[in-house]
Amino acid sequence: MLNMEDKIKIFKALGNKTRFKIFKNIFTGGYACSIDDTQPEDDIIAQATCVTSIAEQFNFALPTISRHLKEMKDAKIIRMTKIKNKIYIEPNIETMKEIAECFNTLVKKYESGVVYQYDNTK
Amino acid sequence: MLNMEDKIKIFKALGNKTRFKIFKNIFTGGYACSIDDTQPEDDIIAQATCVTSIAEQFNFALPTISRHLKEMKDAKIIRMTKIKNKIYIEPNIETMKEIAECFNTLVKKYESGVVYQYDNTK
DNA sequence: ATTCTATTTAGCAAATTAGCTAATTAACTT
DNA sequence: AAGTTAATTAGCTAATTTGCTAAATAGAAT
Repeated sequence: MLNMEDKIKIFKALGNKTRFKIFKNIFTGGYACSIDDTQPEDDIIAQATCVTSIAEQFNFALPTISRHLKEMKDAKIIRMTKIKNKIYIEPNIETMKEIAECFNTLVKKYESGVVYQYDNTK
Repeated sequence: MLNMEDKIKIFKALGNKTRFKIFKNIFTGGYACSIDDTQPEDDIIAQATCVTSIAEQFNFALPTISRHLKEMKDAKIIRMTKIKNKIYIEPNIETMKEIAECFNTLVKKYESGVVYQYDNTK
């Protein structure tokens, strides 16, 4: 369960253009990066990419992207798994589910008419 | 429809403790603030509050809260309506619906198995 | 017309963030 | 064990953010 601090961290992580683009790319899958380049059909992690291949998509130095990824990992919106000497990056779907649930609950509350909204068109 | 810049603005607005708390209070309804104090049953806007009453909940100066609210309004997560000389603040549910939809789509995409997730437990 | 209430704007200081390069660490390959 | 590849850490600067107080504006009430 995400507490307030967790949620703030998530929104902060997504509230920056560079990180949002990284997030978008990781989640919409702009990459293909296998564990074993000689056998790409084996053990491929769709979406999951290494730091370098993500950095290549941006006009920023590698350490800059590395720091952004660390922040996203700390916010639990991505997971980073070291395999051999590469780090594979993938979406953290559990967190996304929780965030989705938060907004759904919020909307549902208003849909159910619990709260009256002011009509500022009149 | 929210474009990328819109979404980043929304997440930035929510990625700060003070603003998140304001948001939380506005959305979960910690206030009751009528247009006409002598007739609270008439024209009451549930949830909607004025800047001062929100500021009272925080240990920050009024202009600080005012600036935070402006940022939240610019991000379209709240609406501010001037009535007489007070400004009433209320959640912007349309935006919340759109954000909820974004996360739902994201989650659905993964639920439907379009993307394989790496099992880092093995 | 003056005063009061509600809010914003301006201008400032401190803290944080986001970028960089250079150096370091970790792990594989030869 | 030396070299190569992948990524992080350290230390720096510039830009942005977040707070403040004082002053200004807008509207209502006296």
